[in-house]
Amino acid sequence: MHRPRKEMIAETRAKLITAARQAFGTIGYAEASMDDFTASAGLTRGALYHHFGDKKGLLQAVIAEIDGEMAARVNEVAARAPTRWQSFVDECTTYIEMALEPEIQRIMFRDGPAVLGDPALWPNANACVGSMTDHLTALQQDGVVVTGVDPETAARLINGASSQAAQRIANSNDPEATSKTVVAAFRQLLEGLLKKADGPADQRR
Amino acid sequence: MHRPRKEMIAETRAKLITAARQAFGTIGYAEASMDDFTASAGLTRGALYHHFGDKKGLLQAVIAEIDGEMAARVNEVAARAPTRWQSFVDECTTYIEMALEPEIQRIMFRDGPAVLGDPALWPNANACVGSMTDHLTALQQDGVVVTGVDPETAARLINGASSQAAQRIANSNDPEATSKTVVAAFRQLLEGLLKKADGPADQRR
DNA sequence: TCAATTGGCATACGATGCGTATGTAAGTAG
DNA sequence: CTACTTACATACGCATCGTATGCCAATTGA
Repeated sequence: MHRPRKEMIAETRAKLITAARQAFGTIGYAEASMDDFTASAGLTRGALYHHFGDKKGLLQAVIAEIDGEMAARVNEVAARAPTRWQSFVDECTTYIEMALEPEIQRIMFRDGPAVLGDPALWPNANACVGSMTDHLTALQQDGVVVTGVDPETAARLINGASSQAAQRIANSNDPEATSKTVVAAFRQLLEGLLKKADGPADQRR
Repeated sequence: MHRPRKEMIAETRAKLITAARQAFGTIGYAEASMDDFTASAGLTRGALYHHFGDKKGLLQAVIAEIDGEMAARVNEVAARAPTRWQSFVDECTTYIEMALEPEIQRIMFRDGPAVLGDPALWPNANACVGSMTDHLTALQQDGVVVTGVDPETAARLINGASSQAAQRIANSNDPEATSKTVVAAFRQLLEGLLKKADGPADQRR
């Protein structure tokens, strides 16, 4: 049998990723000692270097995992909206909600870009942007969104705004109230993508 | 006389800031060895710790300096626009242009937030956002921009979008062309802030 | 079943970089 | 002129990283 063997290996990989994710998400990448969090997983740095090459490699793996989860959540939300535009807006707000979680904010929006560079160049991450891009493309074909804007570009810009939105809410001393004003401003910006009213654009809401 | 004395001190501070700015802007904060770049300024870490407390303190000083320069540039551009809205748009595009510079992008948008946290909480930085906020407030009073959006919030969101815009341009293999599409999409988003010229009926649900 | 070998992971080592404690020389005040 | 402060350098200990090496279990082939 070589099943048990493979399973053990996958398990150690998973344990390392989980431990690193915990450490990166709380104290941050730079402050996370490899000795410490590998030990918390019952392992040593030896395992880490064997599987991931270095600390950055482990961060990439953590990011890939989180990105997968984010994409799943976004798709789930988008799937149960009545219209495409609504689906798109829900997608964006879900994105903001996720960016509110400290772990995601820290790893995906702060330490990640600082250590690995522009997220747009990450090989296995930001499936969310892909989803948003698809929605925008479809909305253009539906005549809801203005043509002339590149969907992926728009998705990236919205992405950046979302990140700021989340930070503003997260650092507020009254998150409830702040959330309302921030989401309102955010939606107002999105309106800029809509074709000017008075066509068959009633669908959009 | 204590003039020469004070001047020498200010000079060492300036030399440290300049050397650090160079190092942070090129190889990045984490990779910049304090021994190395203090030596490149003809000093040692002793001077650094004396004046700035620690590496983070020096980064703060560097950021404050850059922020001052950015604010100056933005104000200069904004001052010579015919209308307020145009002034605002110019301000934003100038912001994008500045974010294109590797040094600014690296220090202000990547390493800075990663090391010091949310820029909105920086004590002595982001004068640009303040300027944009003022413009938005005035534009609301002019009846150009929709009321109901918080100006500072909007400024922050735009800020985030600008940062993404700059990264997209900077990492493109055809920056000229990319710049056009990115700025186009960016302006389209800004349109969302404008009051609709004609009738009612365009309020959100 | 029993070598032989591979691969997963731990241990040991050297190097680098940070922060602090201490030293020193120049300037300042009484 | 003496005592004190200030600006900066030097010296030390500690943590952390990457690599080189070692060991043991699991797999493979006969």
